[in-house]
Amino acid sequence: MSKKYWLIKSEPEVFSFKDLQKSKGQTTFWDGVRNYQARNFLRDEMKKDDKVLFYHSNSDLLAIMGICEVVKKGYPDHTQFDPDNDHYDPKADPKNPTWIMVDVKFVREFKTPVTLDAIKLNSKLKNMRLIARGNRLSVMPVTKVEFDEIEKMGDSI
DNA sequence: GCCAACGTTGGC
DNA sequence: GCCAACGTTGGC
Repeated sequence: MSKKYWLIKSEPEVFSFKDLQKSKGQTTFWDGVRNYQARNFLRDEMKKDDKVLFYHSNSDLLAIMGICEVVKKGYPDHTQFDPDNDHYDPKADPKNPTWIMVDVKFVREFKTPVTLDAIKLNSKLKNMRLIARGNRLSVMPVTKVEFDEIEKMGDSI
């Protein structure tokens, strides 16, 4: 099974890349995904050791901040069953959970965040789903070529 | 199964 | 705060 590459979005006001770095074991469970397409990626395709780009959305700095990795593959997102949680889903069935999460671990922060503008300007990245029209997926696949290019951009000063 | 209404995402 | 894009819901 070959390794896959991903991009996940987070609003830094809610959970930033720094928050991940400061988390216990630099690891967190990626809860709250409530979109079926994204859920399918989490459930069916994300595997341990897959590499993940961490993108800040809805913020002053729209950029990929660094890299993390999957340390636990998809398992039920417990927040779907918690009425006090913002992501509570009254229709979710504990015997057949609708929503899935993975655990991700901080790997490293880029020297230079790779901004949305820089991505749009790089012709090698023109097919990224991140910049596709109307894209709203919070979890999306990235090709190895795109991942390597982003990494190169992030490591340049 | 269609589609209008509504809610959410996320860049600007 | 605005609004375009898109997903979901629910009446029919």
